[in-house]
Amino acid sequence: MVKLRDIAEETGYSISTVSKALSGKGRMSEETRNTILSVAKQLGYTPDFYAKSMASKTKILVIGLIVPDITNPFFAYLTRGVERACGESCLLVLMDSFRSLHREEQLIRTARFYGVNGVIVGNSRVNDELINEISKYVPVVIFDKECKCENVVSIVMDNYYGAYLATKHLVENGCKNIVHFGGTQELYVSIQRAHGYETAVKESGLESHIARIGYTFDDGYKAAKKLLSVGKTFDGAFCMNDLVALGVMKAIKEEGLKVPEDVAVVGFDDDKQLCEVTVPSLSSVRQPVEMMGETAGKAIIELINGHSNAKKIIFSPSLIVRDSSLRGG
Amino acid sequence: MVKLRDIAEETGYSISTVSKALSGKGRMSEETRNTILSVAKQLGYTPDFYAKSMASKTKILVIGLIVPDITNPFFAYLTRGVERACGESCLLVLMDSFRSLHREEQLIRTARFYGVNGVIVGNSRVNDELINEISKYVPVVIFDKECKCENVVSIVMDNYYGAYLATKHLVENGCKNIVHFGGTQELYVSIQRAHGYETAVKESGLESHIARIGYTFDDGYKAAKKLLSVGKTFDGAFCMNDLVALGVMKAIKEEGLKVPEDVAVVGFDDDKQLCEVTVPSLSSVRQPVEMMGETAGKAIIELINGHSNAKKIIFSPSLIVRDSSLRGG
DNA sequence: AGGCATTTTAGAATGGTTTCTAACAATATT
DNA sequence: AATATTGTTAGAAACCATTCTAAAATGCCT
Repeated sequence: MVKLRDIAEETGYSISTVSKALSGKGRMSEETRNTILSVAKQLGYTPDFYAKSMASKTKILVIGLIVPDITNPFFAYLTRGVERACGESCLLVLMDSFRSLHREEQLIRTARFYGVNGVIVGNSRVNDELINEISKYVPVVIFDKECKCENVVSIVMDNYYGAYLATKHLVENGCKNIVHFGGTQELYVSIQRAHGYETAVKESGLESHIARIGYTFDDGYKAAKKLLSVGKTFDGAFCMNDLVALGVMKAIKEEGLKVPEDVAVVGFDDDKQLCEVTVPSLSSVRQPVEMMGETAGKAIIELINGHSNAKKIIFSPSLIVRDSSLRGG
Repeated sequence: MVKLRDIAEETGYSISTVSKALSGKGRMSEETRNTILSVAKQLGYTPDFYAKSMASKTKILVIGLIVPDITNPFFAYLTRGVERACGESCLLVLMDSFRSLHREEQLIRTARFYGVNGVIVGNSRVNDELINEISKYVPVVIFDKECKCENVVSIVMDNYYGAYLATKHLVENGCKNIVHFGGTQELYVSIQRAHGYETAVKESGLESHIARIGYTFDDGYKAAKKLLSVGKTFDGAFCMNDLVALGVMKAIKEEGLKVPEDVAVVGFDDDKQLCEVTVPSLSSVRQPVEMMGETAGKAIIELINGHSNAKKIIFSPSLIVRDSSLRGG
């Protein structure tokens, strides 16, 4: 490994002069600088990152981002948002827990030993104590979870409002019998979305019908199939997420009904790849995921730099209307 | 920031003793160790990663992964594969170029200044000179591109074979008139796939018809629509990727034809989210993306450690048959 | 008690850079 | 010609942990 001293010996200048020539900070004769630069290039000098970080007061920020599954579009967009906030000024270390809670906890626990200056946790399953524990050492930004510790910023989405929006939209499009294909009750977001749905339905004088199912294409397909096979018809479906919605749509088509004419369908998450590509295209509630990621990035940088105040940042979703819920007239 | 000296002053022991107590390496009385450990905990000591890395000879490996767009499932799976290879032994720094060639070049150029020990480039657009240049300083693994430099490992997919497989499959399912909805000619993979298609078609005594379009849902939709509107019918479609295939399928349906009865369709990439969720589900050529990522990770680690021989690693695709290409009898 | 072996602790060098201060040389001012 | 001014370069301290070597302290033996 070529170091400053090697260049100093080769050129005959001192180490400090070489350092300044390469960093371009101090002033010196053009000749000296050019000599040093060319020798440095010739020798293939690469600065030692660790030595550099240690010597300079402004160490490069390293941000750890822990996600349960980078192949899930939600987390991919989140990551991209964080990347955007990082820009040139900090390094993003990605840690994927492969959906293993154990590995996730391990990552959180060990992140700080890897020189990470702050941690963004893109998931809400880890328990509060762990967050409490590590936030003593390293600032933390966490999603969809409220945390009262110092040094922790929560970023949450208003799931209640998103569900409310979607359901109201179905009502406005003439639906009288709206079913909510929802998630299991353990997950906080499921509860919130179901709650938003219920509020909207009751407000409109309609009856609420919640099918607690799950989060996959198959879950949606089977649940809708079951309902339709026992003659339980409906003319609107508000679904937990886009995959469930697509499953429901498949079942509807198989029963000879049409979307949106017979049943209007709305999903959640607005996975563009998915929503814009199906026939008919799928209406969905959009979370500003990338923006949330960017906000998380900015928040952690502020926390690290010691001047942050926000403890909780709430984002509002918006409804993206496509063909699956639009009936003319 | 609490450092070893603070603990040394607090306990009255020397810095070296404190260091050894915390690392658990040298031998010392239980009492001393316990005292030091408890004071360290009380003070909230966190070792300085940079100082640690510099002092100890075994610096932690840092691998840079440059992708053009993490929200693209291909790169998300690639990333996951690399993560898997990293395990506990190295840190993965993710760099997203946001599809900007300029930014990508910049990232490649500056990666080594961030203390990255090796770089994986998940994209083939950058020019050879740049790769050449940086491979002088840092080992490189690159995808879908052959590079003759020392210090560079290429990982390539046999696109020719994938296209051949898909086309043969269509022939076996009774297609007599197969169109290839392909990509532009600048991209190496497009050329390869078109080539594989042509070989299979000619081998089967059929005529070749290549539509050079692009890579999006819309591209596929418009191209198929155009063909069908001028009465150019076909009974098989091998598409550049899954999105194009879905666009083609939409056009076919709109013209009152059925998939797969009237036209059998095969895509490329096997984006599971997409393929399994459409009606009918889409047959597609699968690239072992995650495996390729894992291989890339292992290769870069070997390169960094100085014992690598492989210069080019070739992966074979496989065909995943679903409903869109299966006709009974 | 003196000498030896063994355990425990301290001191100093090391890693590669940055940055402050001081020294030096060259030019300009009086 | 002596001093002031400016521009260049060298030297040394600092960053913080590791690790090697040497010294001090302890215990044991004769």
